[in-house]
Amino acid sequence: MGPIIGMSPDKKTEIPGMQEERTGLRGVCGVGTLPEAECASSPLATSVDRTGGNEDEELTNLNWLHENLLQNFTLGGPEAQPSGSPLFDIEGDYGPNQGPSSSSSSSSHSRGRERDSLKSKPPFSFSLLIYMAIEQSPSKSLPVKEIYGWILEHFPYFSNAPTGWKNSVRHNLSLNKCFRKVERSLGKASGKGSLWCVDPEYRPNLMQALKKQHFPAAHAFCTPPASPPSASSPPRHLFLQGCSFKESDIDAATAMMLLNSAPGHHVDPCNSDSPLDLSRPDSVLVSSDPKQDHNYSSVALQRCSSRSSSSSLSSLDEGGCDRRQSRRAGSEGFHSDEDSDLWDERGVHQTSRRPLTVKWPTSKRARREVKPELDEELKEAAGSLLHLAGIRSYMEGSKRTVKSTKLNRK
DNA sequence: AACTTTGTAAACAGTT
DNA sequence: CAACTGTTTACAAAGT
Repeated sequence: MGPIIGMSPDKKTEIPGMQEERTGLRGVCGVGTLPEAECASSPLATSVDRTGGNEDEELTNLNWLHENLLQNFTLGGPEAQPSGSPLFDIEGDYGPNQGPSSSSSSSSHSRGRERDSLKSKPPFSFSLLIYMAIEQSPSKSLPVKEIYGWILEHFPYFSNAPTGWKNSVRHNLSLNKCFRKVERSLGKASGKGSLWCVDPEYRPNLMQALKKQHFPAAHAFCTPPASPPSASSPPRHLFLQGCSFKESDIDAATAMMLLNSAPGHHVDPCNSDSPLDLSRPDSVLVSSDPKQDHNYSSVALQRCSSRSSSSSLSSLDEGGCDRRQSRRAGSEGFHSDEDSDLWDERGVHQTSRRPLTVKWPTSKRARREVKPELDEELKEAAGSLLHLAGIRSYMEGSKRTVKSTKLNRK
């Protein structure tokens, strides 16, 4: 995220009453008949204390991850356990009533940092914020207003920011090919605007972007889980490269975010009939080509994105979205070398209102070369989440691999 | 240095 | 009519 200039607290903060029940694993992604988005955000107990503190010094600090996003994830959900579940079991950091790092540092200092972090700008691009918001919604689709709400709820920084960020959100939604507009269901009294969802084809890339934007900061002090989850003692919290997830909060989106982060694994939450199809190791892989660090897209952007010709069409534009043609190619569109492959392998354009079902690119070649350590960590984390989601079979092999890897490390 | 990505601002049209 | 939504253009900053 670039610098935010002129972000003086001023305007109203329109936080709509958007409380939502996190409804677990299934997302409804029927295109064109999307239900009214149940709500973007969970009633998180994000206590916002916006007094004092440095603004941006911890943008990439782990504190931010802990105290803003991750804690929100952890605390989120109506079934969030009030006690007895330390936030960072694995790391042994702190419990919910103790405040961060009570064991190692003074609580006042931690509180101060928390205040700071709450005021800090999230180290996520708007694309990722939107992505997270949408992914955390039960229906995997949200109207912009609820995207606002989710962001506000999880990133209190924006509650004091002028409304320009909303413009940025809309701008991103509109221009970013990762996001697709779907009509609200006709029968329902519709509010303004449409629902927005994540294009499944771009999800892996978004997840990688999230991972890359999210984990590096956490990587400094994170460690892989001490041991793979077992049926006898499943971890109540997962610590994935600095991320703590409470068991009760893990939903399909989260699991799939992580699962998809694992190389070779892609699960599309929108395929509600088979939300976790783990039998497709040949699914979308995300390139780790350094050149693609900022390129989220996976499909058909390459061909359309000559920056000079801002009106060139992407396949999405042509087939899937009611996007206007003249996107600013190269800016919000995300590019990938895989695009042409996927396109060629499919050989067809997605027709209008491409259903949000799994489309398994029949990739023949490995699209990703991953550092073995990261690979194993991701697999392990994904396995943990899936284990908690009641899905275990697939990751057994991964767990074995992890075990052997750890033994080797020792 | 050129290019890309991202954020921001603004204008505008359409919708509610 | 105001507010909201969605699109587009333009520009700047930072990163690659």
